Amino acid sequence: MFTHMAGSETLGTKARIAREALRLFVEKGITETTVRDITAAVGITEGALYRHYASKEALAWELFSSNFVAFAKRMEAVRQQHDDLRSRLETMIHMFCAFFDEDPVLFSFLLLAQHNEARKITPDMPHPVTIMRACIEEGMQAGDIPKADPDFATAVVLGIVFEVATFKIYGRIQGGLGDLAPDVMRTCWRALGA
Amino acid sequence: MFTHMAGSETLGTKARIAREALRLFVEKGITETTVRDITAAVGITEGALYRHYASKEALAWELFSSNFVAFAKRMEAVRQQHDDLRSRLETMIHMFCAFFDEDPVLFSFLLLAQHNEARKITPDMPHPVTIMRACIEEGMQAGDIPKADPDFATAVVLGIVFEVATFKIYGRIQGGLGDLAPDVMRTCWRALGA
Amino acid sequence: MFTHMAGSETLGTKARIAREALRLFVEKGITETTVRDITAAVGITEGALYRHYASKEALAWELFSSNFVAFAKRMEAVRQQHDDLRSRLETMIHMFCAFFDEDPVLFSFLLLAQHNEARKITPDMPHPVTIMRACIEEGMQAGDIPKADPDFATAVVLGIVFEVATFKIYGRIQGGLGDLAPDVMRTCWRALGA
Amino acid sequence: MFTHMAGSETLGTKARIAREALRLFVEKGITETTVRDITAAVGITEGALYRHYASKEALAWELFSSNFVAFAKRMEAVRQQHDDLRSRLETMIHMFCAFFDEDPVLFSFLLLAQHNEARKITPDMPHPVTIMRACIEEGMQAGDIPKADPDFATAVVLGIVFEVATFKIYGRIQGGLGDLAPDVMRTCWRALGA
DNA sequence: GATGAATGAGGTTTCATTCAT
DNA sequence: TATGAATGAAACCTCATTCAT
Repeated sequence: MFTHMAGSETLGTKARIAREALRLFVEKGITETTVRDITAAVGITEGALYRHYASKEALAWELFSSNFVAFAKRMEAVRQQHDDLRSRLETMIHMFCAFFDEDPVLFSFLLLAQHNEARKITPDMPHPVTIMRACIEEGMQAGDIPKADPDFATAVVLGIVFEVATFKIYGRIQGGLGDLAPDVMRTCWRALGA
Repeated sequence: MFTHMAGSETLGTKARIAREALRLFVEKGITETTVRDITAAVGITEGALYRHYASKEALAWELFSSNFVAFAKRMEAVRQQHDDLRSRLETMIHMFCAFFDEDPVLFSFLLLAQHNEARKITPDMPHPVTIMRACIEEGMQAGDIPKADPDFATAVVLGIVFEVATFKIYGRIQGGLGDLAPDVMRTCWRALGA
Repeated sequence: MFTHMAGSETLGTKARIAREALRLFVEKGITETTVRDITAAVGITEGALYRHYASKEALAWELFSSNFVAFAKRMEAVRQQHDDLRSRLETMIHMFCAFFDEDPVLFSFLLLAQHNEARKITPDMPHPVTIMRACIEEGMQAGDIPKADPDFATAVVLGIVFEVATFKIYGRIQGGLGDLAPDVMRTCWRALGA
Repeated sequence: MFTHMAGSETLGTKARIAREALRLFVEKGITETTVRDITAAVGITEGALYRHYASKEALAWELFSSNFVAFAKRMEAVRQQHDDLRSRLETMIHMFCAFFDEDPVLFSFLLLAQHNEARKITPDMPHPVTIMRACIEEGMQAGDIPKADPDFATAVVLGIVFEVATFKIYGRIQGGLGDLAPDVMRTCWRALGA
């Protein structure tokens, strides 16, 4: 079988649930979003959701974890493809910004949901914090930046990136984040004392 | 800071509700915390809470807004007492860190609740972001730091501070934040390009 | 007994539904067994069940009534073929025990479902209790056993048989029921005061 | 505080829930009885039930287990107070019959619910079957009745008693069970071969 | 101020059943 | 015959809130 259409109009029900749930979770929060909210937005009955997701919680977790892991994997791929901290950081930051511009709803969801879902994250899952920390520690070892507490430095870099994104979400910063990527990179680099 | 009460034994019921609610809101989230959770922790019945707060929502908002405003006012006081960005920033960062060390639960609550309660904040309420932005803009005007987008710079400074606090909350950073205040300041200063 | 099918491999879908439903009804109870449980066990989808049975209720009733009636008819046949209570009872008890050993799941189902399905049984359906009662009453008339309340005596005989089967189901009695048939008969006969 | 009234009109809410639930469980079965059925019968809202019982399942289990254990304890008390099987059995059978006549709904519930709730019974709970079996085994040892398989004999005695009760429930036997107690005893005693 | 029972709205979830393919 | 997605009713349960005592 093949579907006759290719456009975004014809996403499968599961994908439409995912898209609307993501949007509503960001708008109202996970707990404040009801199953009825989601299914009404999709245009199905409440029961239909359960053919695709075992529960609302499972839906939120699948949405979070799959994208969270995918995000971490893209970071890890960058780490594999580059040797020095500067090019790693530069590529990652551009990636963050491009990701945000491409799918701001998804980025916001990951940013906001991380605290709710944090305790469900298992140590075997690739984690952006761990990957960034590894890059920074290796950068310190290699002399790319001055030696310091790698955890502190990781917080600094991620704090800059995430808060800029947050400001963008709240409309305090205009324009695409992609345009700001060089500024973010420069700022991080300075903050790291290089 | 000081309270009017001498020992924790003599906190009034209202204060005990506030303290337990704060703790539970941080641990589980506001929506996930039930009135029963709170009153059980305090050791009273559910109905008794309504002698002191009009609703759960009112409780959360009172907890958030009063502390949020107090926090902003302390920032504003620092701004009044100092003329240049460097000393303003240094004092504020030390204040943040001391505040965190003094009452990590309250600090965490403000950090996490800001997104939930954000849309209830009215423009006439003093706001940390606004105050920090004013300091930075004035610092740029005065030549304390290079001219740049003040919103971006505000995001950078707050991002560094908040993410370091977040790392501390998650146990990724050890020790008191007070000890890190000079590092945070130095990092922010470098990030601002001064 | 014989079925028209050769091996269990070649059971039709309807028969496979019946078999799995029977097993699940005994394991979990009728209400607690879902259509999905049954169809998953058979390896078909939920909709497919409705090609063979009008509803879950109809399935349970068909399973119960057909076997219940068949069981009663076999009892009635025994009654026709024998004249005195002793040989009637002896044959019936052996039949019960053989039936249990042959298909314990079906026997259990009839035992357990009798209470649920009881109110659907119409007076025109042959009923084990009625048949046993007739045998006993005739036995009393004929002087095979002392005269007494035939309903009471029927309860006694059936109680002995059914509870021994129940003990077997719960694993309190080991071995095949067939081996116990003479004991059951002897006990019933004594209980009837003969 | 004390209540002003003593009659059955003024049972507490929890007791009224228990009474109506018991009745409905017997009439319709546990699964078929809804929380709404119960609370409507009591005259409260559905939510109110949950102040008294954690769940419908917990209600059914509390109803079953407490009465089941109480019943077993009364049997055990009889065993303690009598030495020989005949007087033990006689007293127990009278107790069963009196219990039935006093509270037929409760007796029926225990009889019917035993299969549903069976798997929740833990080995440390006193159990009528175990107690009866002990009496019978001791009676065999003491020579009160001929030696035989004690499990089989237990099934026989309990089968007679329970099926007579079942016949009474279904209206196949008229009058009070108390009047039948001597008949039941005589029949059991004969069945045991004494 | 506090209690404890109750409400009532609304939430999540289940499940027998239907139907276009 | 079978599938698989969907429906829709109804189930269980939660919880902020109220109120007589």
